[in-house]
Amino acid sequence: MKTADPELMRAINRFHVLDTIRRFGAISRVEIGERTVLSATTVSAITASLLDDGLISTRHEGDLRGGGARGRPRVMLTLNPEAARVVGAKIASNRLVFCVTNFQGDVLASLTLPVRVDRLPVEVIADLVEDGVRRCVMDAGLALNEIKTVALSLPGIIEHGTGRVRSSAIFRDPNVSLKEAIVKRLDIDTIVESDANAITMAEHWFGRGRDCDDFVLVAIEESLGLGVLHGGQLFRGARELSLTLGDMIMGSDPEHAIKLSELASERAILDGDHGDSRVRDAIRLGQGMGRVRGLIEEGDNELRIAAARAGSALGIAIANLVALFAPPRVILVGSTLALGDYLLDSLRVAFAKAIPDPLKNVAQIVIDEVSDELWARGAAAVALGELYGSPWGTTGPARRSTAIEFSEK
Amino acid sequence: MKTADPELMRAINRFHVLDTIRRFGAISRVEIGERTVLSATTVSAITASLLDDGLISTRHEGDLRGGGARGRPRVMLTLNPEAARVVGAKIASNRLVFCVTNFQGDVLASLTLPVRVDRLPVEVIADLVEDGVRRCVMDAGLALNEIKTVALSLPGIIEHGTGRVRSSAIFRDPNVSLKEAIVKRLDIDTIVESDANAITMAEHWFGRGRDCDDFVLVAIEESLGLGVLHGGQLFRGARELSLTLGDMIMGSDPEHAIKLSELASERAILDGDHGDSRVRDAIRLGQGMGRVRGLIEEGDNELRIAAARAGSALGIAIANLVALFAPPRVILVGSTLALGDYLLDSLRVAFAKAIPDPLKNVAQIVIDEVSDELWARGAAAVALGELYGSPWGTTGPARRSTAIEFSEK
DNA sequence: GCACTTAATTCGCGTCGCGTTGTAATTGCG
DNA sequence: CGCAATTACAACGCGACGCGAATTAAGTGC
Repeated sequence: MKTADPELMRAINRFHVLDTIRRFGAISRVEIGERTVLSATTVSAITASLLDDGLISTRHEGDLRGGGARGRPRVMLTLNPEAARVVGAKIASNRLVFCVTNFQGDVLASLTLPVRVDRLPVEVIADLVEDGVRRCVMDAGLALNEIKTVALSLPGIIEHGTGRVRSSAIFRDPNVSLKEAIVKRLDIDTIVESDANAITMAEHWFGRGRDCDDFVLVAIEESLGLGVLHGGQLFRGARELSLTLGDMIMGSDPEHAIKLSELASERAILDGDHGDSRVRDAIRLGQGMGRVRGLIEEGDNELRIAAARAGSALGIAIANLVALFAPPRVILVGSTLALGDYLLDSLRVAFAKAIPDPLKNVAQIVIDEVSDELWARGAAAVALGELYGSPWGTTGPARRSTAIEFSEK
Repeated sequence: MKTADPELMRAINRFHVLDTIRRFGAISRVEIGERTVLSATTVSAITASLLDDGLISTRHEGDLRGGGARGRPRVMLTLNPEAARVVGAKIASNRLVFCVTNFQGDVLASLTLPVRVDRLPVEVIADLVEDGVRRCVMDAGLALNEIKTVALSLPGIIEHGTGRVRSSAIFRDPNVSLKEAIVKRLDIDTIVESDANAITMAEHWFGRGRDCDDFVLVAIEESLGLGVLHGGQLFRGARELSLTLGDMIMGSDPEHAIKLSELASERAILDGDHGDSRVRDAIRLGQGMGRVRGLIEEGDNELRIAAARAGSALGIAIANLVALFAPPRVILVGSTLALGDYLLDSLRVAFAKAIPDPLKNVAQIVIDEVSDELWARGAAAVALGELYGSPWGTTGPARRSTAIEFSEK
């Protein structure tokens, strides 16, 4: 455990203040004090230091206290957008999405490269990422050395600390250090994160999880991702591993075990319909599910059934998550949601049927259709979160290793 | 978030020191300093305060530095066993287990009441618990007013803060406040906790999780319990709800959905063999699984298959937990383990088959056959942990409520 | 008996958060 | 226009904390 000293105390409160300014935008010192339950004195001291460091700036307008604004007007504080810039990226099998954001997470430039990186060698992917980053940074009118951090997100199992990709649908080889490959090319601090964790941060900072420090997020795309926010922090497993949902086995019999990803991933839904070249092309373009929806509406019964089956499996999986994590909220995101009610109807039914009675009112299910850019922005948020100096140190080297063994008493 | 002030800082370090003394027994101030990474000064100050409060005591022996012990001898510090006493209890369907422990968790007296409380009204159960507590306290040579806290553990979904039992195989009625019922009778601080959380704490304090601040525990008894330790703290869900494993749905099709508890609970294994009165009696006595093992060895093929099926389902469920939580360790406990390899063989096979390759070496699986008393002791440990003044406040009122709803963008 | 070694305490310093006091910047009203 | 009222913020002093250095305590070895 981290030992508590005055330095940590200050780090915590400083982060708390900075985070409050981020969340509530232009905000006065008094209000920060109210929200953080810190004294005006302390807030003044911390904000002075933040101003000194150039992380925030003052604005002498926007004081919107109701009615007669008597007394000395409040000085509003905002993040200094120019305090830092980061690049966030989403690496998916058929596209790369980049965005450059400023210190408060505003997108300065974004770029989508519709390239199929699926199963390419790591070095090639890294080259593509390098190009994308360079170009997106240029689009934002910046130079590479003005970028503090690059955060990459991709599906799979990622070791956050080391930036190692344990496995990913995108990479042929397991256990590649994407972080190293990028640092070698760009010489910028690089974070590698699971895409589910990235979109989890995005929902927490910009989306449907803004008001909530504890929720579970299910990302339904080509892969099925899981992000867990606990106490405002991403939940990480051993060695800071990211979590996965697609590997959840649906079935009790090992002989007939079937993974959720084989039921509810986009490929699973499309299986059997590969022949249709319109769908194939649409998938290449990342529009697969919208296209599938169209086909269902035109009467493709096979796809309709596949979508419903995926929804059922997801509904059950989500009920399982509620039983296992008891989260106050579950947020659903991902391109597969484009199927709309063809997916969601059966999802709702299956969830309602699967959720045990006493857990019925525990979790609020929220469905959020988000843009690709938000995923990249989420990766940027991960990077910014660390720049803000989160005092709990989510970063760091992997911890002691453990080997599997069946040891008995 | 909790705001950081000097008081919190001191609370954290004080807890850290106290916890170190608990974990390592007789320990000198120097060593505490090394382990906590606190300065000798700070350790001295904190230990002085702990001595002053009577929580620890000194011992001028046991300095076992290797070889020539030169210099001023170390004064060893230990918990003061008499600083507090608590009662821990395990409430199971066919027995009540109580233990009185001192401040360091040593069992002063224990008591097993082989009564079937299954489906009895709450008030009756509370009466039985009252009797058990009173008698066990008397057995320990203590008076009731010397007991600081009573901690009850039982299977089901428990709201830790309020002491409300949302649902339990034991209670007929849902949503009963067991805490209130007990406080009314004993007028002692009462904690109600899921039995899985209790045994999780027991493993962390006394068992196979001593060296580990992060692990997942699966309790396989009549009910299937789940405990998650994260950063040395019990993971709690919304409203401080306990987690459940038995409600995990094994299957992708809502029509054929089957809960893990219907495959791997003791009742599920015994199903179809109810006719055998020897088994029925054995179950009454809480020896069900040992008896079942005997029957299997005598050639009961039906039971052998049921056990294997349960093992398979559990192996899959555990693989799912590893994917979802990525814990460095999974500890298996519970009376069903008495089936031995009739359960574990298929469990191992199913786990190995279900666990995705990249997660193979993440979690160490540990099987621990524990006594009933340890469960009760775990409940006591939950109580003691709060007495130690864990600064993160696991106790407290339930937080804001949330209703289920499907809201979309 | 004296040097040596190590443990534990004491002392002084710097930092933190907080309450109080003082100052700055505005409105309201005569 | 001027002055009181009001409100935001900064400055000062207090007490608590943790830490490093110096000091005291309590042994061993010769």
